[in-house]
Amino acid sequence: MAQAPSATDSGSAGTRVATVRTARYANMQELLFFAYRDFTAGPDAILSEYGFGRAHHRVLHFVHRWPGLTVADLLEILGITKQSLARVLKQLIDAGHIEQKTNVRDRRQRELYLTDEGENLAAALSAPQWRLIEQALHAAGTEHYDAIVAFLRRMIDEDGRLAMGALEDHRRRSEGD
Amino acid sequence: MAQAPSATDSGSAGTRVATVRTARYANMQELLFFAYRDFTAGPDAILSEYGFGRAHHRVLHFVHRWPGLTVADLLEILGITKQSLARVLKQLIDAGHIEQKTNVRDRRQRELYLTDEGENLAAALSAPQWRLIEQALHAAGTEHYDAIVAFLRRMIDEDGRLAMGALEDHRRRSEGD
DNA sequence: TATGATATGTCAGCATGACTGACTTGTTCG
DNA sequence: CGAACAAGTCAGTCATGCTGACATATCATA
Repeated sequence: MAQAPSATDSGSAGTRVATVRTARYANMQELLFFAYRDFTAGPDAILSEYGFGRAHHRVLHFVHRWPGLTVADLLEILGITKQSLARVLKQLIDAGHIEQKTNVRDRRQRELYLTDEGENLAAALSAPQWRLIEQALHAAGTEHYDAIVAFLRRMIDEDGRLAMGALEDHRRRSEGD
Repeated sequence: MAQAPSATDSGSAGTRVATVRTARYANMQELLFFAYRDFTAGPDAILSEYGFGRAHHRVLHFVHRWPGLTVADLLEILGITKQSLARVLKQLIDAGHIEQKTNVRDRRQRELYLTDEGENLAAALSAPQWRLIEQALHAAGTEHYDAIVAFLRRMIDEDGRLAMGALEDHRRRSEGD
């Protein structure tokens, strides 16, 4: 396997090293573009049967993963505006996939939960993505799982990593990991 | 490092294994969502200064990587309709970032090239993405480059992998690899 | 050479999912 | 009591995808 150049390489082979690095980075750009496009293609096809879009998938996904989260939490995770979220959230509630419960300690807050129907839809949407991930992990070699996770995590900015950390903590508490 | 379960695992530890797999896949779903979002955030900020969007970036990227490609090639790579492409392509041509040359062997075809200005913009857009990739590869360990590429490649469907293969062949020929 | 196929360009209209800005309602807390 | 906060809503804009229809120039071939 080829050795990747480090950022501090220099000397007579400097130009050649820069060329290799450039080719790798440009290749990665394309891989990420195509991979993300095909990763979302499976769920998108299911969603269109319900008249939903990718935004609905994201809401279903995060409410599934973080039961009881508030609208404000969701806005922060998704990085969209309240008005953008309101539309898709209302459609999901009207369709019976999500229900809201008033927080008993602070009655201003609405906790979001998936209904049974919502859980079923969320599972159906995840299925094609999990198949892809399973295939891809197998192709990469499952022993590289941690490296792949480290790669993707470092692509996420500081705020996003913090949000994911909070999500993991919440899941551990609520699922008794 | 933990071993990933295979799809054929069974027996008394089956439930535990399925739980580990489920957690990994759900984690990957989120990582891909956040990583792609932040990966596109850098270029998006630059593009908005020009009144361009992500679609313009994709066109600039592929014309840079595949100089002389035709409109039909671009449609196939991007997987969008002629009408959708026409809008952004026209804006890029009008703004002087892309120029068209009639193919001398088949005067129906228009070959697409970046102008110097287009090359500069394409390079500026790639810079933040390359920084992220460099950081991420370093965090993952550069020795895992091939595994990460294998992972991403296998996420892409058959057609997409063929398109990328054609792109690589073309680049090798035109850059004398 | 006439005809059909191909590559490109264009018009008109539609849907989704982002955005900004302004405002209301209900609730909490100092 | 009043400010701050969580959520909901109205009105309008923009980017980027889509369908369908049609025009033009060029090529290939019967």
